[in-house]
Amino acid sequence: MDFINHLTSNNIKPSLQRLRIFEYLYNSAEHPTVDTIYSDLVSAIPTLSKTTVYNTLKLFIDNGITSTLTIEENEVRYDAIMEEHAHFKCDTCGHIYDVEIDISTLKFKKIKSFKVETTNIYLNGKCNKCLTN
Amino acid sequence: MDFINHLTSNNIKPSLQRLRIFEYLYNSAEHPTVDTIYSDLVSAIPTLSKTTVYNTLKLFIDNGITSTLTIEENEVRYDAIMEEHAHFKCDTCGHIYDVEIDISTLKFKKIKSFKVETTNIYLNGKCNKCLTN
DNA sequence: TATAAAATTGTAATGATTACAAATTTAGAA
DNA sequence: TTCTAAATTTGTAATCATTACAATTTTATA
Ligand SMILES: [Mn+2]
Ligand SMILES: [Mn+2]
Ligand SMILES: [Zn+2]
Ligand SMILES: [Zn+2]
Repeated sequence: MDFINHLTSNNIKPSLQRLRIFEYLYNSAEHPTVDTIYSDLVSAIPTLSKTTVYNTLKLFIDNGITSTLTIEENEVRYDAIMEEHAHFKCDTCGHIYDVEIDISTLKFKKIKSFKVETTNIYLNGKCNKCLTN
Repeated sequence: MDFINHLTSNNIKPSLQRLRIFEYLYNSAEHPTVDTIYSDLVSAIPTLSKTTVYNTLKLFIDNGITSTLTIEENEVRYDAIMEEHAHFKCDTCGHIYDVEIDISTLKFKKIKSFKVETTNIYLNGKCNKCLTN
C-alpha cells in the first residue's frame, strides 16, 4: 500500500499528521477510537493535537477512505478497510474482529422498492479464544 | 398487548411513569430518542424528569423488554419490539423503518468457531416515498 | 523574501449521559 | 389507620466525547 499515493489520489494532501494517522489506522486491526489513535501517535508526533485527529478522520471519511463503526454506543471507532465486511465484537475480551460476508445472501422481505446504499452488520458474542479458555 | 402484565411478568413494577414510557415506546414506530420520549410525555406527566426516562429505559433494557439502536452515532434510539428485525434509515427523510429479515440466510465465512449471540443489521438508502417524489 | 492559503493547535463551548443526594410515593407492619 | 422502610422519582451537578473557533504554524507561490 502506497499511502502517499492513496491520500493524493483521493484529493488529500499528505501532510505528516495525515500520513501517520492513515498508516496507523490502516495497519491496526483494532478499529481504534480517537483516544487510542491520539495516545499511540503523540509520542512520534509530540505536537499532535486531538483536534487534528478529529479533523483528519472527518476528512478521510468525507473523501471516502475511512468509515466509522458504532458497534457500541458512546464509542466511535474508525476503519480504513473499505471493502465490504461485517464486524464481530467479543463480549468477553472486547476485541472487534473483521468478518467476511457475502451481503448478496441477505434476503429481505418487503423492501424491494427501497434503494439500499449501505449495509452495516454488527455481531456480538464470544470469540473462539474466549470460548476455549 | 396488556402492558401491565408485560411489565409485571418481566419483574418490573408498573408505575405510572414506566407504563406510559413503555406504552409510548411500543406504540411508536419512530424508534424515538430519550429527548423525543421526554418531550412527548411531559405534557401528560408534568412532573416527569428526563432522568426518569433514562433510568426507566435502562431498567427495560436490563430486563430484556427494550433494545437500543445506534444506527447513527451520537443518537441512541430505543425499540420495544424485541422480535428479530433489521432497520433501514432513509438518508432523505430520516425515517427509520423496520425490516423483516431471515438472519439464517446470512452466510459468514470463517467464524464457525465464534458463538454469535446477537446480530444487528442497519441499512441506509432511500425509501420508496422519497424515491417517487 | 513576502504574502496568502492551508493546516495544525489549544482552549472554550456544547450536549448527551451519568452520578448522586433529596424528595416523594408505595408497601407492609403494627 | 398510622408509622416506617424501601422503592421510585426528581433536580442538580459532574463527566466526557465531540465540536466550534480563533490563534499559530506551515506550505505554496508570486
Ligand atoms: Mn473492519
Ligand atoms: Mn425496530
Ligand atoms: Zn474474546
Ligand atoms: Zn425517505
